[in-house]
Amino acid sequence: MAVQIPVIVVFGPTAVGKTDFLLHFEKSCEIINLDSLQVYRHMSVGTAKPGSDITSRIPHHLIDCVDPDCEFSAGDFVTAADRLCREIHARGKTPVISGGTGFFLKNFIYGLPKAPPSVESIRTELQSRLEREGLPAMRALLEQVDNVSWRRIAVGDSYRIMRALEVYYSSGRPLSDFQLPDTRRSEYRFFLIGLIRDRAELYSRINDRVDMMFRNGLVEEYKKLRAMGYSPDAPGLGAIGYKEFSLMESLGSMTLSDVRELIKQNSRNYAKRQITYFKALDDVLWIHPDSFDLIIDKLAEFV
RNA sequence: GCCGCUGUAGCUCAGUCGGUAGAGCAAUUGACUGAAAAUCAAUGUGUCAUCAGUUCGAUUCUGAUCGGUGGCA
Repeated sequence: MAVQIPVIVVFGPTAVGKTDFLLHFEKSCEIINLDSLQVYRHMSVGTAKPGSDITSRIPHHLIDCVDPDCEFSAGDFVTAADRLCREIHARGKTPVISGGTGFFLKNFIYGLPKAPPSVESIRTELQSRLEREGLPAMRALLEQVDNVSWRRIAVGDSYRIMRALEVYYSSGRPLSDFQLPDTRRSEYRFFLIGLIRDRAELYSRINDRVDMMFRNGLVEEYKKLRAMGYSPDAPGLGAIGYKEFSLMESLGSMTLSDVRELIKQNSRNYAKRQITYFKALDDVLWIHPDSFDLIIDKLAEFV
């Protein structure tokens, strides 16, 4: 068997302090971004991208690599991260995957499911059917073509109902036919570090950081994206920190201060979901971001 | 100062023709099959402003007090 590439993974909820923590890896590592929205160009303030002061000290990958109107899926991430891990390892350095998108991480650790990727044309067609006929009709359709998924997916979960239908219509097979990988991929050795803080402390950091984003020109960044021609439907503009401005545009009754509070709220809710997702991962070393010293020995042993 | 409206969950508010109350949001917990900063699911919470009166029984009716708010001065 070929040698396993050692991979360090640093994850945690938004605003927990990942970027500062990564400076500890300065000497012999390169960072692979695990954030589904930091991949987008022209979106820096709202996604809390590391600045050039950081990226000049440690090489960062998968940042600023696609335009805001392009999709970047879990599959795209795994493919790109695989290539980068090999390259970084060949350079004699250790890849450090870091970010907050748990779904991408799970797909990287266990491998992609065998189900086919999303097909744009089929999805848009199903989407327009959903708008015409409503969710209950789509669910009834799913009951016919994939009874197993129909029972598993919650009644109101439009996202998953649509995805299951999409798989059926693009492959001719029900989603539930495709097996889900349940063991870690053999080409890597993982060292999983989960960063965690007291909830109240995390929420207050989130609030402060949103205020900071406004001071750093979040409003201008959004306006610039719109002026460049990106619509609120673009995948990138669905991000927290941007979609709230789109809502203000369409509602008219919101003030900038409402937008700011909504971004804080959405970020807090998101952080909670991230924590829940990460807690379900096995074999994680959980530490406070200020406690790097506690893991120095274990890291040395790993690498 | 006078007249009116008002005080119910952390917030915004329903409601009880008198039998101690419920929505949304928040919060907490969870799910997650190539869109995931997405999409869902479950679960609490209350001196019904205070004091007195009527009543078998008052958060509900009456009075006073204390807040809030709008109008007239």
